Amino acid sequence: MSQEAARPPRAPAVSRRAVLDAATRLVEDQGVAGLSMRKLAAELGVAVTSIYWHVGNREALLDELVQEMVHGLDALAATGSDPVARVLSLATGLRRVLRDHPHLIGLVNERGLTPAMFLPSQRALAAEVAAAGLSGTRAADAVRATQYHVIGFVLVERNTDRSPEQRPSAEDLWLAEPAADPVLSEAFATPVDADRLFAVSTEALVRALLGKQ
Amino acid sequence: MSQEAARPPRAPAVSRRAVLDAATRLVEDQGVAGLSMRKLAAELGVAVTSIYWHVGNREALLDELVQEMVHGLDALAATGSDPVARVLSLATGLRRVLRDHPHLIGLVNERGLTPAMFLPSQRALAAEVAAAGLSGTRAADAVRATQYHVIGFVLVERNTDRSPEQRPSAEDLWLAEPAADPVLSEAFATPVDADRLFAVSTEALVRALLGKQ
DNA sequence: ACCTGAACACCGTTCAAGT
DNA sequence: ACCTGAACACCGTTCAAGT
Repeated sequence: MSQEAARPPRAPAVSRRAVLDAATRLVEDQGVAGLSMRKLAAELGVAVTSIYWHVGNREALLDELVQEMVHGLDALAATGSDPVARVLSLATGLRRVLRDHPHLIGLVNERGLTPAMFLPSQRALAAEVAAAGLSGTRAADAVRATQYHVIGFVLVERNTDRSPEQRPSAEDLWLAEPAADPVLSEAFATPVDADRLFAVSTEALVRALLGKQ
Repeated sequence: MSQEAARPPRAPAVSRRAVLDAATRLVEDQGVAGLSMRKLAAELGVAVTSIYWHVGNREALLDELVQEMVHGLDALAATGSDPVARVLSLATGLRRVLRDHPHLIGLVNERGLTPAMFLPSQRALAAEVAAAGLSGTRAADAVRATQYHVIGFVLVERNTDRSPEQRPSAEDLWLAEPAADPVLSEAFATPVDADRLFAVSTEALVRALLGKQ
């Protein structure tokens, strides 16, 4: 009663925005497993439970991070004159985007946002495939096959990157027991050049799907 | 002193084998994240610390599990008469093996065992590619491209499977905003038939890599 | 509206002590 | 040789209480 004057609202210790930014930094530095509510609180100089007031819980926080990352992705634009070159430019662009956000693929898939995330590139690919003269199921297959190929390639690549040392490397194994063709053994004893392999395999796939040469 | 007679060794409460078997069951049922040392101990009716005596720690336990799984994989054998068919049979077999052991890919990659795991299929593929007339870098590229394609496809597939619901499905998104070609929109509004997509894309890729038609 | 500490139910791991 | 409980340093989350 009486002197219940409107207290001036004290400046909040943290904001939802600050939590999201700190979380993004943690994920980029230490991966998703490195994001803990307690580390987050310590980083922000606040009690753990404050985080919960702003973002609900860890799962909701990750949901929000993924949404922001997906919306922050640059749109892909095809370049080149013929359909094969244009589809390849989209594939290369998609690979670059995925590689630039290494935590994203896993997070997106766990959250069931894959269709939403890949719809823009799907539309762009669909336009090029249609321009190449395909339609209906044939066109949808070509688009999806290209997407699966690119996304899958990056997943394999990423796993290979993150692997610690590769105890017996493929090189060692081929040198220990060579194939009949020594040239082939030597080729396998050379480490994978991911950029070249991506270019070779994607071009082969896309040409075949579009029925060019 | 004195009566220090050789105590008859009491039957151990658990064995290394029993720990490994229980751990395998836990991983198959609940995934890698579901494998906890305490659950394991509870399941075996023993103190947590006994587990440590037998297998060292969680990481070493997972190492051992992966080794066993990799060695337990069936060897792939090519079937069919022409090179394309034989390579495709290997690709299909590899996909089947990977799908049958859904936890394996991730575990293997984290442990740096990818080369060792995929060497057998790499050798089998190399033999077929050589029979098709390729050699050197060209042959190695064809083999690796096929492996990346298959492994990547399974990773994408697996992620799609594990996803909860896919909030706005690709079907919804295409129906909400159709493409210029209504037949194409309808094709995209149909859920992916993974078996067919794998067959179509892998055949296109392999034919192109082998230079057949 | 926003922050706090206490508490609960989980983790992996180490260690000294038992038999 | 094998098992034990106590202890430590971590988790995510809930809740009642403060201002």
